[in-house]
Amino acid sequence: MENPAEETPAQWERLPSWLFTQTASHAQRLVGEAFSSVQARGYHYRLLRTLVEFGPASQADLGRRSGIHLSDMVAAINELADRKLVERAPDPADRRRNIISLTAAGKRQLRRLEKRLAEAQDELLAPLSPEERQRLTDLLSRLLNHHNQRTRHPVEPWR
Amino acid sequence: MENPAEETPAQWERLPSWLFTQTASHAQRLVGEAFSSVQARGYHYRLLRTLVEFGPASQADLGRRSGIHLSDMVAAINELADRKLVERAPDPADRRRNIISLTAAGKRQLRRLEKRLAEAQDELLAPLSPEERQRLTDLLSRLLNHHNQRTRHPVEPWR
DNA sequence: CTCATATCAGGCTTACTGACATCT
DNA sequence: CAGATGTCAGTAGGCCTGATATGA
Repeated sequence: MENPAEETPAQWERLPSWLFTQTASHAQRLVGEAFSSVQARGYHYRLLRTLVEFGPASQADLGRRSGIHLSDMVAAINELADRKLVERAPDPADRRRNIISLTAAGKRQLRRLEKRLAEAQDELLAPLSPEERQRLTDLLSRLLNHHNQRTRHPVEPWR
Repeated sequence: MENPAEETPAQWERLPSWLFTQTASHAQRLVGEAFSSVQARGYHYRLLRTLVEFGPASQADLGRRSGIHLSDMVAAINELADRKLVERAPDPADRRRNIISLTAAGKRQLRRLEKRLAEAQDELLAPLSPEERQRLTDLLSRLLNHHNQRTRHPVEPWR
């Protein structure tokens, strides 16, 4: 056969879980391209955004606020610090800590990232009307809240 | 501060792309758990399913039909063959090829997988009514078709 | 002592890139 | 020769596990 890939849509392509992971992979592709067009990735955006919202913080606090695992902070902060987008300074009050703060260049980079990000959202939802976009994000938010609740507090019983 | 992670929902949590990737990660978690409860993963399901739908085939054809990259086929087929869920036999008509076929144990495994998979779909969509599930999958399907078309034939020009 | 912080080395999955020998 | 096939090694992003040294 010439091209087996196009014979029949496989059965699993109708599964909700498949629709979720596939649309998510398009989302990741679009956002990833947006970020890498300015030499960044998701962690960088989240860190810069968190710094602008909450101000300077230790790596540990920054990680918790941005949902990034502590063991991944070192590399991500290194990447940002190498390009002078953030500054790493020892905390005089607690010598274990590094205080991370945003530079002017970091703020500019964040503005670029948010511009690209907004464009990517639009491209992602292109085929949907404003009402449809709203309905879709509502449904997804509800689903997300539901599952986040049961995974964040798995079986926290009586206390 | 006690727990910086719960201070404020970060701004990016409202982005559609975030909703997509996060709900997808719950989907992957649920489906992944369903599969690993019978020592399988996504590739195994897709391969078994493709074999049952189309019958025995070479690794290359099988890969195209199941959307699995050729270079990932070797490992996946090895894993299935080690557990006697598929058989790998040389093709007498073309000595480059291996013909992969399903065993009885493979069929049983597929039935188990599809049962678990159906349960996972239900858990994934648990908070939604049947009508809402329908609307959600419709919207996702439209989005997916849209983006699949522009990535499958990126800029295929005149010919 | 226990806990928090920062670091480092490694794992996982899905998907991809490139190299290669073999055969058609 | 070009092209297909199977194999192997390696990359990526996000998330995770564990071990460690240091300091509160």
